[in-house]
Amino acid sequence: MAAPLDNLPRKQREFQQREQLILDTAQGMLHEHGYAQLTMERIAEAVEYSKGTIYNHFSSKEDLVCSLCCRCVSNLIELFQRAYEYPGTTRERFAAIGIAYSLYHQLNPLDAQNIQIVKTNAVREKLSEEKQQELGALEREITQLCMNLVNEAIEAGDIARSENHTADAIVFGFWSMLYGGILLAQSDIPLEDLGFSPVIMLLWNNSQRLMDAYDWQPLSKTTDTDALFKKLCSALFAEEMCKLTQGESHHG
Amino acid sequence: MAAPLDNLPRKQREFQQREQLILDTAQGMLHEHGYAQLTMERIAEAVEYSKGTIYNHFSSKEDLVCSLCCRCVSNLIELFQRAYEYPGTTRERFAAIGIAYSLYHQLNPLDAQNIQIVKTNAVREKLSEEKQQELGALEREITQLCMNLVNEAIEAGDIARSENHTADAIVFGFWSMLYGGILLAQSDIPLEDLGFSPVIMLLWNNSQRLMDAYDWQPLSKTTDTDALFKKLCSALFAEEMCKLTQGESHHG
DNA sequence: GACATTTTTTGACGCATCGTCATATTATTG
DNA sequence: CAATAATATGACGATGCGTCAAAAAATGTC
Repeated sequence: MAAPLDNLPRKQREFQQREQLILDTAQGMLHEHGYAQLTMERIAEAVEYSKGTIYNHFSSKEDLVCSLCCRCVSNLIELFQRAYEYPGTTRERFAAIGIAYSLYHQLNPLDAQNIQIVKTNAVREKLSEEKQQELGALEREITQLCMNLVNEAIEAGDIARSENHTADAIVFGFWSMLYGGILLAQSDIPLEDLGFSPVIMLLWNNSQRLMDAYDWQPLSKTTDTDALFKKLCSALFAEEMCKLTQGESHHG
Repeated sequence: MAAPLDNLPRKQREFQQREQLILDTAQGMLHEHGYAQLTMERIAEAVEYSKGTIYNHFSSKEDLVCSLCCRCVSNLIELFQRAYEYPGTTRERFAAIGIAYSLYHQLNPLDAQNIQIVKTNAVREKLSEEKQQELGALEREITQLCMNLVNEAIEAGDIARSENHTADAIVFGFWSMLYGGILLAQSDIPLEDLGFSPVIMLLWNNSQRLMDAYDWQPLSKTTDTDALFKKLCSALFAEEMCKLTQGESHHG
């Protein structure tokens, strides 16, 4: 994703490097102290440039936060791509996308908050046309990736053709379930008060159910879904799973 | 829900009335001009009181917006209650809750944005302990209502008992699907670019599928779900449906 | 190396908004 | 009607965004 910043005039290279420095710093501050504490002044101080220089890179605070959001979506796309390219059935590959999604948010819960902030109208309103385009392009890219896979499945006959089984309806169904699940788990209704099982497995189970409901072959009856989950995780996301279990041991 | 404000000392009655006035005004301004344009100064001006008086009612801007959010959730609870009390099968009643949810958000899309803003950490951080409690209580109330119905269904044997079929997992599944669907439809990934069918029907279909996946009797095979949708709508939400179609004719 | 020109950086400033609090206003009571 | 309590007010301090003229640094020319 990152542009090939070698071979560029030195000036531009420095510019890009500084941009990354600013973003890294801002992300760190955001994660550590929250959105309310994130000010342009403080960022400038932290990177040892002045406020004016920051505004040289980002036309507003919102634009800066949106840039962070773009990086998050890019990371997510990278994971999705990996799932997409898995050599298995369309159902396995789509399931893997679901894992990628859960996993990313489990690993980077603070990024999810970040994304949520940018989705807020109060912030969107203030974005520059450019940043809006940039984010929009990424959102379209990631949606398209899912759509492509579902269309593949329909064309291959893995999903029965039906008027209700359009690719967009199906993607909408899964996406909303995962998205809602993540948000719900994060900050919403206090389900964890009720002794809740790990969100990632809940979402996996519900996804499998929904796939069955769409008659997406091969059905879960004929599959050991627990084994499939483990197989996909270790084949595609070994590194991420590792980080996840490490992270948990810190909390426990 | 609203306290019986007759029979109270005149002073307190006036206080409560003014509080409602402020909230109504703020909601209007929020809907009309967006969150960014909503300032305490402007609210004060609009209600013809001073800023200090507003702060007499709400300890911060965030608290005020959260109060709006509480009213929204209360309204939603009222709709849910209606669905809960419908004299039908547990499945029908739960389906009706789903309709209530979609319908509310379809009718009050701006309320949904409002709720979203309050869910943002940037805002939550600044809420007073009291308001957090107040919102939390409402959220628990509405969750509990759903849980109760699902538990009823499990006890009545409408949902097969299984280790994966705990009430919280089931509520989580539906809630996340609906919640995610609403948010997605609202401001998110540009699915509507792809020629999208009405969200409310998508969610209805997906909910029915998910219920089938949980083996929630009577299954959709044995039911005319389109007819059921219409029946529930006219029995419970005639008034709301009316508003909805009116609203649409304005846009068309 | 000295000077001119372009580019980049800087931080003081203007502006908007939040939330406070001493003062002014209104209501209540003896 | 005066004394006292309750309430409303808006000027004020603080914070943070975004701008821009001036300073500093980099680049180019002789």
